[in-house]
Amino acid sequence: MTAPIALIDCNNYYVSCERAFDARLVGVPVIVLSNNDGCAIARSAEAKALGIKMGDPIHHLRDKVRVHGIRVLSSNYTLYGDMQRRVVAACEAFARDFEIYSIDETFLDLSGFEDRDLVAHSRAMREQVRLWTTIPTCVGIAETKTLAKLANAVAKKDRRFDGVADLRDDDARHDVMQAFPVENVWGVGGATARKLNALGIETAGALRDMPMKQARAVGTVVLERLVAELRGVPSNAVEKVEPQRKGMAVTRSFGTPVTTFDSMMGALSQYAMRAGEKLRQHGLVAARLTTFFHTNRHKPERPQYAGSRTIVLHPMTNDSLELIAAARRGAERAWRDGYAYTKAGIMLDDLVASDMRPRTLFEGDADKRDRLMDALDQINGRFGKWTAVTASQGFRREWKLRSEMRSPAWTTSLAEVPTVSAL
DNA sequence: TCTGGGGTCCTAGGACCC
DNA sequence: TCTGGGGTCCTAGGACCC
Repeated sequence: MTAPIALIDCNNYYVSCERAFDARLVGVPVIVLSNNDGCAIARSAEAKALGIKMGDPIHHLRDKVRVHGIRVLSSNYTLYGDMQRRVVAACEAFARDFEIYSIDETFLDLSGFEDRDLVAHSRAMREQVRLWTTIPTCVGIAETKTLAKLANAVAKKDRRFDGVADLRDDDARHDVMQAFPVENVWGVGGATARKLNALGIETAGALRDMPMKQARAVGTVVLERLVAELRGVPSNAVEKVEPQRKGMAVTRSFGTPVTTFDSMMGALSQYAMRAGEKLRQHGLVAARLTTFFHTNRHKPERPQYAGSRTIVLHPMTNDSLELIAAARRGAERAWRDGYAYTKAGIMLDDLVASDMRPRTLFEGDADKRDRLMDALDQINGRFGKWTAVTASQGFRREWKLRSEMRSPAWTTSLAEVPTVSAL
């Protein structure tokens, strides 16, 4: 008997976080926009009922927003990240181990809890989360992560389950899988779904019953493992320790298109600065930095250009000033005049823990630089992001992104904590 | 006419996820 | 006018080696 796995998933997470601090958002349609206020990335149940889809561009929704009085918010990742810690803390006593899978989903290893009524156990956990954060959740229980995902999806959609679905039993999951569209299975995207449909495979049940060899031919080892998971054979473990990350990126769309090299370097310097901060937070150094920028791909009638260059960082580094210098070298090589750039970014690859990095003969004043970076992080951490900047970041920042409807930092900034008055 | 048979490493790109 | 920002894993194919 394999250990039970649960997936707890927050409902309409970003909207639920916003509602935790603004009761006026409860019971009305609400959407939260992507960075740069571009498209809808979270919708309340009321907004979903109005036909608003994930990723709908806001400028296509103006009429609906007006007619139905939809509340529109910019995203507030500081708030959502902080609320996530609280959600996970509320679950802590209910599982032996965890894998935080995304900002609103956590896999739980329930081994050691098998002798309990796991549905009641999960209900108690949901209640705890709701009590500490007000956030509504659903829970799926099964023998593998893929089945727990599926269980979670039906717990959310099918009212009979009332928010908690336990599909460990073969009989319990048979009917559910026969009715579950194959394109909604975790790991089956558009391309794979089309291939499977062409073979007459349209449900999770049919995918489970597909021959392994055929699965491999259609979707490589990835699909083969997925089929095993649907059969209740784990091939994707709950990762209890956070795996070493392999790359990281800081990329943004611009509020206004960028046409000059100096302005582009302003943005790239800012991203490289942030990338350095992220590396240092995680105790990592990078071996390669890629700079890229491109024009608006949604406007094929305009002149298009996409440039990118990769610079090898030798020695490996997490020094923001060196990252900026590398970003500049890459940008100089990739730059073309005469285009309106709408997005740019920095990607770092081949990350290694900084105490494991190979030493070289030419490191010079590495310690001094480390202390400078420490000081920079502390100043900006304490007094705000834009306190200490490099000259290349510039001061005009016409490229900075739009975020016109962002809620306050309710939980992470003393200046913005909510005030409550009692009469 | 006809041009070996392995390896490894690296990169680009596809597919998928939230 | 206006379309997010992160990540992961896998494969194919080229460069290079013996």
